[in-house]
Amino acid sequence: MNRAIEKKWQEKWVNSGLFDTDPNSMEKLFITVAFPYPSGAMHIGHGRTYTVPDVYGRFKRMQGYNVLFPMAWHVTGSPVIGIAKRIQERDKWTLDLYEKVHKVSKADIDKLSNPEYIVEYFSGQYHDVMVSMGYSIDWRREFKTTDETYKKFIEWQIRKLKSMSLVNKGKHPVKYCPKCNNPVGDHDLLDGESASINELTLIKFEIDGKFLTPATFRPETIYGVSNLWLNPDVKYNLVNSGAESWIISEKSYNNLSNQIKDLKIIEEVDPKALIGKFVKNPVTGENHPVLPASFVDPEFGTGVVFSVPAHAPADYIALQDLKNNSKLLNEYNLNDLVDNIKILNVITLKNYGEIPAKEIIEKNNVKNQNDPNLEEATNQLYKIEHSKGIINLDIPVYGGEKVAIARDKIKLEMIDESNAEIMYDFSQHPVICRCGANVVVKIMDDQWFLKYSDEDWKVKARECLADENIIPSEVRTNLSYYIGWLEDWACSRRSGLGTKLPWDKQWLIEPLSDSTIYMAYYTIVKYFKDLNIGDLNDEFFDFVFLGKNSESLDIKPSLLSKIRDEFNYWYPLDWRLSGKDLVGNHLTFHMFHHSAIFKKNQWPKGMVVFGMGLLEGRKMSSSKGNVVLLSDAIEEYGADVVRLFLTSSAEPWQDFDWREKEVKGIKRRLKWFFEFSDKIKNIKGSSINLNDIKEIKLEKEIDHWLISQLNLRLKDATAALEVFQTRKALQDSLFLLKKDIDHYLFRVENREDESVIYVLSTLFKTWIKILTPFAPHSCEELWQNHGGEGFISNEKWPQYDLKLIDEKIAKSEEIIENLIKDILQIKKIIKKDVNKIHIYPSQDWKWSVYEIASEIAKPDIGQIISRSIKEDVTSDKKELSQFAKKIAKEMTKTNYVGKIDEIAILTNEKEFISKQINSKIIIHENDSFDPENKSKQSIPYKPAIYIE
RNA sequence: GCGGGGGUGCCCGAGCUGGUCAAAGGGGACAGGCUUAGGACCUGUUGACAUAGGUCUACCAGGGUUCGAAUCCCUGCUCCCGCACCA
Repeated sequence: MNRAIEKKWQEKWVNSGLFDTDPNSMEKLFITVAFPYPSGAMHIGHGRTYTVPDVYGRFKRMQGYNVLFPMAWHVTGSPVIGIAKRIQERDKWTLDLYEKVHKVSKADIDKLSNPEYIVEYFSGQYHDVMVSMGYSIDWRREFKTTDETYKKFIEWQIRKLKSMSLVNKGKHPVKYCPKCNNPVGDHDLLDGESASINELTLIKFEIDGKFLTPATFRPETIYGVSNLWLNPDVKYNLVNSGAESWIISEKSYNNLSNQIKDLKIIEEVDPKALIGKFVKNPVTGENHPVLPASFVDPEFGTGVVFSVPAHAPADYIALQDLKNNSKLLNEYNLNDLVDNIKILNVITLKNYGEIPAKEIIEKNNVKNQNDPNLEEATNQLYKIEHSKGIINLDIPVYGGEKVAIARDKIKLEMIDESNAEIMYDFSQHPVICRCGANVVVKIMDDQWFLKYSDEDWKVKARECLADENIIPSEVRTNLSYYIGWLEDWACSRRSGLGTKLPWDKQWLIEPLSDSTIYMAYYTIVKYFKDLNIGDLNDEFFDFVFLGKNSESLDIKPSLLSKIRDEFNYWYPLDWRLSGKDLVGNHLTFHMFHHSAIFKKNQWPKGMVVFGMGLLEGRKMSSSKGNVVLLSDAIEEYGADVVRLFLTSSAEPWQDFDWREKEVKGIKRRLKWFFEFSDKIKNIKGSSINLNDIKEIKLEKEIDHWLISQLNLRLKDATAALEVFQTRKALQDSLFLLKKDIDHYLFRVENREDESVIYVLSTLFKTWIKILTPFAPHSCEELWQNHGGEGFISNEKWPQYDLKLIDEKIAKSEEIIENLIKDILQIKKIIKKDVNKIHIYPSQDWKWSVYEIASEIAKPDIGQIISRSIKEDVTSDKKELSQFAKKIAKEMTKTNYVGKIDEIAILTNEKEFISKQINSKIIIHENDSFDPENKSKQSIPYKPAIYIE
């Protein structure tokens, strides 16, 4: 097989429009794969994703389905904007990546500074590579998500959802880069990728008409406050929030000002001047002193902390540190204040006393407030108090309640009375944008959201999931989890490529939100070239997809109904294939949107989720340069080899590992298959013609055996393919079947009779059809070279014949193989000269006992003996009992398929056996010659052996 | 933390609705055949022991259920993946 032959067939397929699919009277099958975002070259990891549906589609086409397999390009979004910018800035790393990994020519690389060109360039390349992989795609339906017609479709979708109140304006905290002026995702970060956004309660403690505003995870501890902490070594500012004045750290302003409207800096405040003064607790009304502590982080929260020494290890130890620091105490004149501090218990915890913080500090051996163990101690206590703690009975109103419940109530009460506000901060610092700036938490308040939090919508999405086939099945739990977990999803963006929000044009529709129901668009896109863009209004889509009124549409009614009929023909989508990284978003959104927009009978019917690709055992990654481009792989090995490797080395949902040695193994295997017909030719003396196979009545067991194996392999492969088990299908139909053929050829060596030719030709004719979905180019070529008419891609998938799958024949073959093995083994052990070998097949009565044993189906020796006696299988009871013991053990190791005429098969294969063991053999029908009394040892399927 | 999935022979991996499992298949290694040689191809070996087809030890560790466990149950250890405004 060479590339020229593959190209020849690819051209023939395209020119004949073989895979262009329109509605017809056959049963339809509609499969899609997540369309690619073409921001780089296609590598073998991508290759697997598209090869699996192609194999499945080709298989189903051969089974007589009308299969639609379309492809499009998801080009909306922002990554290419960043890439283009970096190219423009001549960023060395990016240029290298695109020249060396994505192999963009020097001539083209500069043009990549235009984001539109990037997607244009790579989608063109994707298209070409997909063609050269031989994918059976209906290219008439190819589109980009920036096409004007697609935008019309997206506008319709988003308006539809808005009309159902599933799109709302809302508030949401996001990671935000003030320098880029944009929300940022984790992949946009240089540092702090794993930081999450946490909610804090900012509580106002009055001081001289102003407020100190510590922020806390644990608002319930407001009842246990002993003092406030300020860090005397950091800068603080007085800021105005509405009518109030707050004192917060200078560094926290950056974050907080993105959350609280019109937060204005008034002046700097000296923390040292506040130390020793008193603040008023807004809930208890008590006064607490302000004290100095070095552990207070100016970047976290507001840079102000309230101290709950009973429950916060840091507070407790800071208090101890202060007590031991006479210099500090004297500097601020705090001796009396500190002596008067009372430690108050708020939370009761089983197995802990009044001051759990103290206990946990001792347990973790924390020495001072700068000890690294402090964090661990804090985490331990926070967790246990949240899950197991009860509010102290002395606390008014909330006493006796669980902490987890009281916390929210106390927070809400304080907010209600304007004593507190919500703020957000990261779980860790720093969080740094790719541009180098510090990222903050910003509350976006003019954002548009898809209301995935809506309970009714979740119910529908779950219903959609319940009716779907999910492969592999464990993903169902995942999907269900995500449906529950999804909150409102911000569906508008400031930058990137995409469709504008029709009612608020300053926003673009977020690129995951525009790729949820696009499968519907495939079904009708080919008509758009005949329509005006103005025709594609909401009424048009309402009619085509939902069957609503079409009176005012200015489109020929016959065309209009043809479009609607086509949609109705293809929908619902039968299978959606996608990488497992998309489970939590694309695939879940897909169910949400379908269930909201379409009628129930048009909801998707199945999903297949893929694993990832490894390269020589390491994770594949373009950015790390650890990839093999699909185009290079095709050049080096040929498309069929690549297809076979990608589908045979792992099941679709497992990770596959591209190992060059193993790819070469596949190449050898394909070559063997491709040259198989030459072997037949050599035996026959002339080429096979598939239309002219001379049928022969088979007489030899081994001929039946191969036909039986063929049918068995075909049966197993067909069943496997039905559920996307490409690996198992190939294991059966390529690897194991090849082994069967090897074995057969070995057994029939030197036989050149017509049965061999018939058996091999019949097998060949079926075999090339089974492998057509996997290696279509090779199979087309073989088909054509051996008299096949038209495309083999159009041939019917072969039918297996259950009657030809014969367990007894398989068993007979096994008997012969095992006998040879056993004799060789014995010869090896006894190490003496061998004259003749005597073989004693099992006596009839032993078969009867085995039959009885297999009916009992348990190694129950007593029962086997008693039933054998009852049925009078033999008169020699002593031998019977010995044999029963043996058979009881043996039967757990073999599969009983019924009585086999061992004498006949051994006699037939006498010559072969004799040749294999290199000794003369004698088959005895009785024990008239049995000097060592070996014949007693025979067991059904295991004749006795005596070596002379 | 929450959710999901794993740990099998030199390596990758199948098996895991309990007995046909010393455990498929591939890769690697070794031996033999073929070949001018190499490659390719074919056959065999690749846990240990064994002068009769056997025995022992094995599927992360420990315990249990069973006539019987890689497969079922419990406990522990350990590895991988996802957790959002991003394709």
